[in-house]
Amino acid sequence: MNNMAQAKSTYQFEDLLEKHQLKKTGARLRVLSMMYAKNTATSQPDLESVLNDIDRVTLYRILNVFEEKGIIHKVFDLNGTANYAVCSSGCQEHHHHDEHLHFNCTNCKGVFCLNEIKFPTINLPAGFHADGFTVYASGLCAKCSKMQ
Amino acid sequence: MNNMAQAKSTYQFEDLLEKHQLKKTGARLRVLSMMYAKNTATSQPDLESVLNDIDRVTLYRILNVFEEKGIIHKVFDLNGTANYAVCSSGCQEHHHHDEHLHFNCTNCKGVFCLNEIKFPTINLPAGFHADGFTVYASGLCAKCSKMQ
DNA sequence: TTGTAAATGCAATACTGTTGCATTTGTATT
DNA sequence: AATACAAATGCAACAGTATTGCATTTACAA
Repeated sequence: MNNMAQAKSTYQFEDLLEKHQLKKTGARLRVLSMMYAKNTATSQPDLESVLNDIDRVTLYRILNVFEEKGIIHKVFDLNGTANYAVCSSGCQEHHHHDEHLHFNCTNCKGVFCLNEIKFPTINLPAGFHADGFTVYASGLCAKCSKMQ
Repeated sequence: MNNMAQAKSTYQFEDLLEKHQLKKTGARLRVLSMMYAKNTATSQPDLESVLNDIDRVTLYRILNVFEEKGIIHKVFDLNGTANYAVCSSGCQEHHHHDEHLHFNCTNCKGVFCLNEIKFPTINLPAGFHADGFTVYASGLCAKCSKMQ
């Protein structure tokens, strides 16, 4: 959950791209370093404003290919805005293990991926077959709770 | 969960609007009858294509006011598309009890609100305070499971 | 160093959602 | 039933989000 646990050097980002047969371009390295530096998911608007010299279309394509490769996952917040977060090590190509809890802070709008939370299996009505669960919680994050 | 349980006549829709101090207009009655006729949430594009003679802006405003009044609730599917569903009787104005399970069928794209599913309380990390939970499951619905 | 496929940037387009304003409509009141 | 007024609708315009095609540039393997 903390930044240090995910901190990576440029070399490690390059390795990551190589591992997924992706060319090491400046734009991709910057997207990776921005997302790894945070412990929350990054919204599409945030990505765009910080990486504003990267073409918007390029950004979409980078995010899409990262998602396909299982490097990041997309999560919609409670307003339907796309947010992107680095996948935990359990994620694999085309099959994300994003069955963790997504916490939406109603104050700072942060989206936290709480990987450590395990939630129990949920029984579905007859006939329904689930291949994945995602739990969204909304409320105040640790930081915003203190300030209230 | 079945249609009959929610089936209503035009008179009942009129009562519903009156109860919430909303004028009984043709557009509103048609939106209500469309949503009550289904056992899945209705996507924004579906609403628009079926009710194509109602202005798009009017539709947004109707959906917004219905949501504010607690008549319907909005749920984003796993693609970030807005879907609308009739609230269960537990919903109240400005305070939805939409803590039920939303099931996304990956085949028919249907969004099912499984009100009868109760999921256990989930413990959050220290400092986080949740005021609401939503659980999304994706997979095959009962109908699509049979066809595979 | 060079050739080539991949990646990027740009233009154009479609979809989603919002705001302001003029017109129409529902309904409470006389 | 007629009227008066607020609410609801339709239209135009606009902003944000996402996709596609194509020309150019870049990464990297030979």
